[in-house]
Amino acid sequence: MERIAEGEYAVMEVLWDEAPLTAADVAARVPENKGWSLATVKTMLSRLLAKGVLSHEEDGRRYLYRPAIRREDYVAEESGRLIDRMFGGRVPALVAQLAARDKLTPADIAEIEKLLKELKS
Amino acid sequence: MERIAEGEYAVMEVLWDEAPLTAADVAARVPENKGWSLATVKTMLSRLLAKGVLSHEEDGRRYLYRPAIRREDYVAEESGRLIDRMFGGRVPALVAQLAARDKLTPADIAEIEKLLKELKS
DNA sequence: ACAGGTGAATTACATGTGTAATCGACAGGG
DNA sequence: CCCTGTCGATTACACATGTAATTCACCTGT
Repeated sequence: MERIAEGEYAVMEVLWDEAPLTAADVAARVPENKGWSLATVKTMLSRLLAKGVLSHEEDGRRYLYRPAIRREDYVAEESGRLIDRMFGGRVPALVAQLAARDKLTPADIAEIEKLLKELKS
Repeated sequence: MERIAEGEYAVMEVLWDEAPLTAADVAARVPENKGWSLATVKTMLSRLLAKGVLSHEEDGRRYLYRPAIRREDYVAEESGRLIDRMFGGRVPALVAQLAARDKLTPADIAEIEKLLKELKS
């Protein structure tokens, strides 16, 4: 699966949330804090098409875009990549990291424990 | 803190593991599967210096390079960034992801549970 | 004293990315 | 039927990155 750049990822998020959409619709839904023009969004859509992570169907003179890969798959790949690079592939090392940095609230801890307990059953 | 590119990160890893080192030493320690020439490694060292994540001291005609940022800090920042982007900042969502993908061995689960239990005390 | 090796600095060049502007086709309103 | 707005496609351009080669200075052995 092709890598998706950070900016492009924001476009994918829009389409994972709702699809199919026209280029204009995507632009309207991209977080405003990006400050992208419609032209910029169109460039990203083209590049994502070229990467094969989007598909489009014609709708008259326009295209309707939709994701060609599943969000979970992409997210799994990216997080796996990070865990491999930074934690030698060891998930517990990541969790230890987060713990050491106080990134885990008591609620997080409870939730994770619940998840793990269910996993074992 | 400046972003570090993936290739550059491999150089940082070498220096986090052992420092200070000369450029030649770094090149010798970079994983061979990268297939980098000495020149390439020197380019990376310069860029990392420019980014302020390395420092160097003169040793006669050569430089000795050493990290100027701590590995934990960088790793924390990068993993935080990924968790924010892909999981809305929710660590349990990440763990759920890993679980759904069978990325957690029973040993991992046990280890994480132990970590969490200690956290609560 | 000079040649060759070695160091950093400078330059190179293709590709990816962020961020558009412009172009040419076409459709719909007057 | 023509103007104007809207589409996607093409082009633009600067900066980052991967991957070096080249240059210039200096040290060391003959």
